[in-house]
Parts: sequence; structure tokens; C-alpha cells
Amino acid sequence: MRALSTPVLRVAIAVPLAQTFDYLPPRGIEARTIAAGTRLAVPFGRGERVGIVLGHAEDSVIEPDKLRCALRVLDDAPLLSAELVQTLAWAARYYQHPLGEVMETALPASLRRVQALPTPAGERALVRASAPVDAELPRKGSRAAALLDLLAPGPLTYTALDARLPGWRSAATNLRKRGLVLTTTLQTRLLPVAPIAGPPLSEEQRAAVDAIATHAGEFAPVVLEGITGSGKTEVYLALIAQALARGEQALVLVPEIGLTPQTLRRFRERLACRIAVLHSGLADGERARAWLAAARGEAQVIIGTRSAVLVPLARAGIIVVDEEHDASYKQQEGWRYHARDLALVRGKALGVPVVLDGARYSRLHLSSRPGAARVPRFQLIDLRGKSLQHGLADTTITALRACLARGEQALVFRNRRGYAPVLACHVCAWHAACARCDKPLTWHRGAAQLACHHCGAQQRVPSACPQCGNAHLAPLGHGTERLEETLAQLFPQTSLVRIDRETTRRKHAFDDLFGTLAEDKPALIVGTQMLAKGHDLPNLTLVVIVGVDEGLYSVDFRAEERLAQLIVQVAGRAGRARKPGAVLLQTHEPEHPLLQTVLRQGYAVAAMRLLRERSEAGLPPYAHLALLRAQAAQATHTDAFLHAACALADAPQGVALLGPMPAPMPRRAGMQRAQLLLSAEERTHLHAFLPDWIARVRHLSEARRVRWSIDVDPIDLY
DNA sequence: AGCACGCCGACT
DNA sequence: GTCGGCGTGCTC
Repeated sequence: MRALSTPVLRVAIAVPLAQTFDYLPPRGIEARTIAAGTRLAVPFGRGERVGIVLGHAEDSVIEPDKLRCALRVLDDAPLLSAELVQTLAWAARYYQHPLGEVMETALPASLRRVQALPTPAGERALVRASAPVDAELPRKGSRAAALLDLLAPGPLTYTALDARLPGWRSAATNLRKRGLVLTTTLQTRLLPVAPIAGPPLSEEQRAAVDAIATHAGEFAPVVLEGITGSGKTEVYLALIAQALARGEQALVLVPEIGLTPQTLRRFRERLACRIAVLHSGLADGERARAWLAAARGEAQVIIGTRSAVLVPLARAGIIVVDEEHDASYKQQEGWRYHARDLALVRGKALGVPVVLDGARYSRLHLSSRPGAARVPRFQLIDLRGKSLQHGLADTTITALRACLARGEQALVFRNRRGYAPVLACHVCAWHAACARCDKPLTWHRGAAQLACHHCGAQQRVPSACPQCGNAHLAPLGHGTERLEETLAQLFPQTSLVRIDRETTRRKHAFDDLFGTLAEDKPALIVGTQMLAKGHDLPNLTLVVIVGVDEGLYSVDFRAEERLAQLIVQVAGRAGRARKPGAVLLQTHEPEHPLLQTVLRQGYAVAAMRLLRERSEAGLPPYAHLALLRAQAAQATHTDAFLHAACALADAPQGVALLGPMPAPMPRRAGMQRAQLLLSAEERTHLHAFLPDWIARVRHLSEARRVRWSIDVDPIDLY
């Protein structure tokens, strides 16, 4: 490290290297005039890359004559707020992922390129800036103060200001100098529609709103409990409305399948404000527009999926995480962050409350629910020794028939799409398996394909057994497609829809399919997990869960919990009807303690039992885990790498290393997979150990022959 | 990651 | 004689 005559810029560049890069500022510009979060064009190797300024430094480990000058500054003002730069730097350390790539993830694709910001189309407008801490506020009663008040709810176009505050321009000049306002452009697409008033809040909802409201302007993690599905949204809406009234922004995170047109319409109508939407389906341009609208404070509410937690917020007021347990919040490749956890980190950095809706199971033990729905009745259907008709027990079919005869609707849930999970030969016991994953191929009868649900490989259905030539291959097991066929045969007069990834691939298909169901007519719905959400069906009184057993015995430590949640969630569908509902669970294990507990004592007790088991097994939340995964064409390479990594860990304090062991799915897409599990009772022990260890793992020569990744706080062991 | 450099095998 | 394989090293 040597002191330099002139400060350098510390820069993050999107390369998979756990280091930052020092540059001299562009010629003629002083380093300290370039704020953290600003993008630069920098020479890198023999090319040119985008770098993000992290800060300045007075010294550098780089020889002064090796320092190169940045080429130019790309942004007039920092693109990433200081808070976001800090949070991302923290996250890179926490998740052991290269900072440059973390920063890149946070930027929309079109802003990762070496080019200045596009000038947004729209009308010029004035917006309040996040005031510097030492800013001098205008005197009460002055025109400047009146202007600030006028801008409190959000930006106003110049035209609107002309109409509402004559002479505002000189006040604006004054405020602009003090850093209190900015000129921006307002996109017409963000403009609100006319508001619609919501239902009055119940006492319970009002109490929740008031309790959370006391935390306005300070960090507070709040878990919203004991209020039902749509009732919780009313609580968020009220809190968001309060934030908007203070001139602040709200960030709302929703699970991938939760961002439906209905959700958006509800927010738009009820809040009548400028809403920016961020999800993976957006085109580059749209995404950048929404992102910039959030960063500049033009958008008042930002609704988005996982990556929206990385958006800069000019005037944050509240963060809401809907269904915080949803697995889609966890990024499962590259930088494996958890959006819920980052929401809390950001809330802390921004000094705003973070509302977590984590208690979807609370539906079960709630006494009063909107529309007077009730807790459904559970019944275990013991499959032992029973003959099944295409996967359905006689008792189940009888119950379905009775339900339809009453003119009500029923839902058959099966967490497996396709026609049959296995296609087998009865003569020689051959079955169709994926050559690259060692797993059975699912037969998709409609598409006349065998598909691997693990790697996506597809092939034609053989006309005869490839091993013995037998021409009659038999489907084993039942997927949604086969259940649909069965139900169509059993109930030919009843309208029937299937909801799974196949049938809902098309945009809006989900809504269209539900739209075909007349509310007051008997109907059958069959489908996968997707069914757990979506439209309320007030005439739905029977839910059948097929294939419960798969969740009871799995290598994955969260499988039981997911099954319990699933039962509760799917059961919630039956409990929303005006009439009492029933839930049938088909199982070969009616005595299984998990099923018994969920049904007799509810999710909360079952969850406690699972937690106790996890405590005994050294699993989260009693232990903190990190998983080093490796894959390679040859198992010798993954073994060599993981053993070398293990050898680097010299009896770390408070951290146990388990493995190397094969991954629960040891072969996938032709790759051999293995892993090393790290477990620590104290998070601090784990994080004291990880940085140095991973740094050394990176330099292992064995690492070159494998693809490896580190997953801090894994949510499953696949 | 990208990209150069470098050192061995089969081609005009 | 060269084109090209990917093992190794480097990027402020």
C-alpha cells in the first residue's frame, strides 16, 4: 500500500473476481467530485467496460505507474444511491459473491452498457430530492416552502406548477441550489387513474395499521400476523397511502406468481398514484424506465418481484414483502441472494419500516374472516390396500360426485404436471429415464413427448419397449394431465379446467382459464401448486390433495415444511367459500406425525414440531448453513475440488463441515454434482470463517475443472 | 468472464 | 512449415 499524490477512484467492474479496481479520474476531473454510485467508462484489459464508483482512496496497492485513467463519467448524478452502494457492498460480502457482479445485477441491462443515460421521453417536472442532512429548509410561509409542500405528494409537471403556484420558477431555482428539488421528466405512462375507495378497515386491520404507523421514519421489522389474505393487502394499502401522503415512496415485493394484473389493478385503483412495475418479463427499455422512475422519485409505488429489492429509492417510506416465505424470493443461481433478507437490510439502511407478510398459515386459526368463510374440515383418505381408479380412491370420487351434485366446485391438487411421471414396460421392467439426469422421464401425452423435468430434455415417445420390443408401454403414476383425463371420464357433464405450467404458458392464460368458470355452476379444477393462489372461488367447497406422500419422505430438509404449508395454503382455497369446505388428503401414511399434527393442531404446532426436529438435526434456523456446490462432467473432478476445499478449512471455530457428499440429485443434465455443507450455530462463526476460506477456494487449481458456487443460507440442498 | 499467450498435434 | 486445441495467467 502506498500513499498517492492524488486520490484514486475505487471501482467495481462486472467480472467474477472478488476485488475492486483503482483508477485515476478522467483527465481534468477531480476524483472527489465523482460520487459513489456513478458509472464510469474505464479501460479494462484491452477493452472498455462500465465501472461503478464505490468511493475514493488516498492510497492503492497498485503501482502508481500501473494506474490507468478512467475514460469518462457516464452519469451527471450517481445512478445508485449511496445507501444502495453500501447495501450492495455488504451483500457481496455476506453472500461471498464478487462485488462487480452484485452491482451489475442491481442495474437494468440497458444501463450496464457503456453509454450515457438515455434522455427519457416525457414532460419536464419538478420533484423533491432527498435533502442533504445539513440542508437549510425554507422559512415557513415563503413561496419556496409553499412549493415544497406542493411537491410533497410527488413530482408536478411545469405546466401543473404554472397553474398552481405563480412565480414558482424563482423559488425552484433557490431550492435547486440547496439540493432540495430536482428537475426531471414525468412519463405519461406512470400517470394514475381515478381512485376507488376501499372497504372500511376492520378493528383488527386498523390496529395493525396504527401499530406500524408509529414506526414511520425509522427502521422496524414488522411481521403481519393474524389477518387473512385480502385483509392484509388492505393493511398495506393503508400504510402505503400514509407514506404517499408524506411524499415518500413505497416498495412492494411480491412472489413471482403474485404479480397478476388483478394485483396491479387493485394498487392502481386504490392508490391512484404513479406506479412502476418491475419483473423479469419486461423488455430492457421498459425495465430501465421503471427503474429510473423509482430512482428519481417519479414513481411513488414500486411493485416488483425478487430483483426489485435492488432498486434505488429516492424517498423511501416503507417496504412491504408479501408472502415472505415464498421460494421465488431466493435467487437460485449466480448471486444467490434472498430478497426478503435484503429488504430488511435496506429497510435498516434507509430507516424505514419493513412489513413482512409471513403468516399465510394464520388463515387456519383465524376466527372471523371476510365473507364469513370458515376453517375447512380435514379428512385423511387411507390408501393402504385400497384399489384406486386412476389415482383417485373411491371415497374421493364419491366426495367429488356429492360436491358436484350440490352444485358446488371442487379442486384436485397434484404437484406433478404431465400425464404420467413414469413410462414403463411391464414385460422387462424397462422405464424411460433421462440419459443425463438418471431420473424418470415424464410422459406428456398431449404433446406426445417424454420430458425431463430436471433438465428440460425432450424426446419422442417410443412405440415399443426399446429393450424387449413389447409394444404396450404402461404409464405409472398420475400427473395433472392424466387426472384431467380421468376426471373428464368420470364427470363428462361438468366443466373442467387444468391449471399448470403447460396450460398457462400463454400470457393471461391463467385468468382466461378461471374466467371460463361460472361462479354458481359446478366445476372441477385440476392443477399444480399454481392453484394455491389466484382468484377467489366462492363456490369451491372441496379440495383433494393427491400425492401427499412425496412430501413426507424427501432428502430435502424443507420438504416437510413445504408440504405443511402447501396443505394449509391449498386448504385455504376451500375455506374461502360461503359454505363450509372439506379437504381430503390421499395418503398411505395416515399415521405420519406431520399429517396428524397439521390436521389436529394446525400449522403453528406442526411448524413448532418441525423446528424442534431442525434444532436436533442442526438445521436452520438453529444452525446457519452455507453450501459449497460443485459440478463437472466427471465425479473425480468434483471430489478433488471438494476435498481440497475441505482440506483448506483448518478446524474453523464453531463451524462444522459435512461432506463432501453427493448432491441429492447426483447427476443432472449430464453433470456430476456434489457438495460440502457448512453448519454453524452462531452466524458470526460462519461469517468469520467464510471470506478467507472462499478466497482460498477461488485459487485452488482443482477449482478450474469444476463449476462451483457458494450458497449462503440455502433454502434447499439441491 | 474475456482475452492473450504459449506450447504440442494433424493439415495445405 | 502453419492452424488450432485449451491450460495458464491477467485485468487497476
